[in-house]
Amino acid sequence: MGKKENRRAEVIDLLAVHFLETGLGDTGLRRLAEVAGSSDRMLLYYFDNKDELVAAVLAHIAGGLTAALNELFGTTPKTPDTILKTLWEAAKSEAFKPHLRLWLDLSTHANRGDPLLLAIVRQISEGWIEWMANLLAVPEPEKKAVAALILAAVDGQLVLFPGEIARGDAAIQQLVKLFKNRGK
Amino acid sequence: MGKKENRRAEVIDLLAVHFLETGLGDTGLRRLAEVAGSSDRMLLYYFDNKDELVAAVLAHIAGGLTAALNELFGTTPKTPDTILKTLWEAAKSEAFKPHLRLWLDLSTHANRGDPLLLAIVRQISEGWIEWMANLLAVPEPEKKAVAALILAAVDGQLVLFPGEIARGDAAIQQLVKLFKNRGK
DNA sequence: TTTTTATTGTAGCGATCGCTACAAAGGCAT
DNA sequence: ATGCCTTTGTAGCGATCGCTACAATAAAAA
Repeated sequence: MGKKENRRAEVIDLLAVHFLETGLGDTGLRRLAEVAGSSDRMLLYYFDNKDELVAAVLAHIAGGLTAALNELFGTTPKTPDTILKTLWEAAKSEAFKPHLRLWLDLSTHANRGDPLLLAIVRQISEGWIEWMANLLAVPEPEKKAVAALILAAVDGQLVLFPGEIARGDAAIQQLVKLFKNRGK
Repeated sequence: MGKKENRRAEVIDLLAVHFLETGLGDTGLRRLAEVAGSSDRMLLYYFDNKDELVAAVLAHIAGGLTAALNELFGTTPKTPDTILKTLWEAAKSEAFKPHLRLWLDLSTHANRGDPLLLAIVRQISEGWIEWMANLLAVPEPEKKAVAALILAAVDGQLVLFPGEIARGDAAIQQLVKLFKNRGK
């Protein structure tokens, strides 16, 4: 009875690690089965098809990331420059870098038209903006715009400096300064 | 003699359009041959292998984009907020959107470890920063950092709002305001 | 025990991938 | 005409893709 569900959850855990390490490019069923210590046949027994498998693993990863970010940021409001600095340090850390890279993968596939990933990405994206907006100590009408700016600035470093995200330090530092000047 | 080279150039032109429209995901030799009005066999006659083909097409696209941007921006220095506004309008236009999307594709593959694309992307990226830095009317030591911030902010919108880049309007507007406050 | 149901292995389908072997066809100079 | 070099078509290799048919086993229910 429950055996199937248990194993399914284990598989999701193992594949989450693999997805974070290698992105969405290496997702052949036989390869994933190897990683999960299973067989392609069994993966299609636990999941209806490959799309459902991918969606489940991504949902699991997104959940973990949300939890980690909540722990990192707490719930008390913060100024844009401190939020940006904290987020940037996280983005450069070994713990979060894989998440960022995977996020870039997802967004790219979504931009290319994959309807499944498009829906997933939009939902996650909106969730992050909302979450950060609630954390920002700025006037209400600007909250979401500032949140989007911060997230985009960090994501953009990954696009601009692939494989060496730390090179974005100077750009982020500029934005921090701009935020500090902001109160006029 | 020259027949091979002529046809090769034609093929590059045709494939550039296709790459811009569909990204790097649809690059089967047989499919590309169809698009170019040729055959897979002939593509491998014009090019040594698929990698060389892709590199040639990408170089062609990059060249065209550089020319277009130079025409759009001219050579007289501009303030960060006007450059950002101009670049953002361009990014949203139908003419440039495909270039942005393709750029995201490239960067994603580079981040995933593809060594060929990593070299290409880093070179192009560095070129853009340099180009924009020379265009920016800001003190020398900050030029490259501001350039990287602007480029990253625009790229980031694509990551954050796949398929509906215009939703980044508010975030870009925030950055424009920050730039305007900048002189203190 | 029998009978059903849940779990897993083996084999393979049809499609696509980059690439190659082989040879036919065309233009060229001699 | 002959031979040569460039250009192109046909066919296919071996690998991988998502997925399925079929059957064997194990566990649970009767």
